[in-house]
Amino acid sequence: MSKEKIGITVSKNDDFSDWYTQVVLKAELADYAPVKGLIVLRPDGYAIWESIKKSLDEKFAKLGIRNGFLPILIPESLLSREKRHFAGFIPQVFWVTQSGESKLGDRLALRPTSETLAYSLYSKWIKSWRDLPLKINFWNTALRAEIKSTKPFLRTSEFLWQEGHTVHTSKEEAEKEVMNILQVYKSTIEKELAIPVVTGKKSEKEKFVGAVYTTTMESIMPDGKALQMGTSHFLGQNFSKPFEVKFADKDNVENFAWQTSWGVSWRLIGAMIMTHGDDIGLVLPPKVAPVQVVIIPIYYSDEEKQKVLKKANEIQNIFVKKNIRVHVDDREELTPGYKFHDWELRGIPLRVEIGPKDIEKNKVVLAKRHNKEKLDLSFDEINEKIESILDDIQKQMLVAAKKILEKMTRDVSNYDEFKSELEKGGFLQSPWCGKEECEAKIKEETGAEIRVIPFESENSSKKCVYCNEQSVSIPIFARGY
RNA sequence: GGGGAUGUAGGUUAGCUUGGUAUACUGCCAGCCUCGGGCGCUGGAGAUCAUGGGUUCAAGUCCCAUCAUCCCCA
Repeated sequence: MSKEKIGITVSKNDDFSDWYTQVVLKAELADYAPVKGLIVLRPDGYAIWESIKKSLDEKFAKLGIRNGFLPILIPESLLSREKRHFAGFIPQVFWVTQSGESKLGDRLALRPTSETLAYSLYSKWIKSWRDLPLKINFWNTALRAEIKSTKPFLRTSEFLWQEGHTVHTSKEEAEKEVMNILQVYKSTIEKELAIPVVTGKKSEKEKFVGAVYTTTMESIMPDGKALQMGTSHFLGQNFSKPFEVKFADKDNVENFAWQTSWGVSWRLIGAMIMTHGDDIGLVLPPKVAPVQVVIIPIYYSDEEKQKVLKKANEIQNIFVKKNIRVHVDDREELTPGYKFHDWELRGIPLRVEIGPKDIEKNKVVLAKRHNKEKLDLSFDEINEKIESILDDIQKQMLVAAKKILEKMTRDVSNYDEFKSELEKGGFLQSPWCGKEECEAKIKEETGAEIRVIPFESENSSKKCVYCNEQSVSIPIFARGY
């Protein structure tokens, strides 16, 4: 009866924020925890995270990076050793001040990030140039107080991420590592999550506190707001000096090492939901979908049930052999129609329907989630084509997202135009003189910040959109998450 | 930091003005049903009415405080 009440009740275009929350909750990716600011990952959400993790781990391994694990508590004395870094994080740090009934002497921070902890250890482990490069990645969570308004995956006080920390003998080698990692991220985000990104540098104002410079990947969400997808920092010797990360080189001269750090978080899941989802619910790219193909058997009599289930299992087995993640939905208590809606809400890329009529004709019905296409395929065809169909969906989703990114990116060189264009959302490519003053004024007056200075945009010879002086680059300005 | 609003079953909610022991839908459980786009029918379980205090013979309802959540403004 009340069909409208089940599923997502608002349109993505009408109320993006409510739409997003409903998709996260109703597709059962996550739920709110009892403490404000925290969320719980449910199995489908965690499975997506595991896909991202697997993809990155494979690529990290090729770069000679290994995984480790760090504890969650950091003494204040350590956290405060690099002053700018500490000052940058202090408003968001959670502190542990007590153990049981007794007060602690030195209060302990719940890690907002692990640079200080990692490097205090690195200084013990590194003695000679033979110990370098040292490349360790940590899969863990970070805690930063974020309680004004919780948005699952985007604004939470604790988030899942990985943080990599590498140490090198030379500046050049460290800078190369920064770029290598950025490429790894770009590849995983575009090929697995089907989200296009713009790579470049952060401005001085927006860079990671304590870094020499920060490279970043930015994407634009359908509501016109920018989202940072990951960062890779060149730390120079800013941390190696206070933390005494030193090595003896080949001439037995003691040097401070050159360092990098980099990370992506479960924000990527949020980006994926926003980029691909529609009014029906979640739409998952095949590569990260916990279930890639769901088979819905349709039957009336017991006799039909047996025939249909047998065929469904046959198809399932063939798919399993092809390493396709497949599920047969044989729940008795639900009608096929209900199941269609249910799996669409969850964003499963492909649905195979098999009923008595199909078996008679030696075929199945195949429905694609991302473009709602429905077609008949013979048993032979589906066995042959299933993998290429999944591949095509993956590619089509990236192409569609790229089109949106292009459409939402505009060149603007006049400040009045800048202000009016900004109201429509999206990326604004505007020349900038390089002065922090102009950047700050723009943010103050419009709310837009420099999201990324694309690598290819440096050496611009235009006029700054704000002060009209000679520009040095054409950054991408936007309002962001 | 300032202002406003709201807390009743897992979810959405009626009841509050005018006090008398709680209403529906959905979901859940059991059974039936020719289940191909949220089908229908029968029965059942499920509520410290946010928390604490006060007024009253009697409080979901009136009063006070606290907590939580949401929205708006700086």
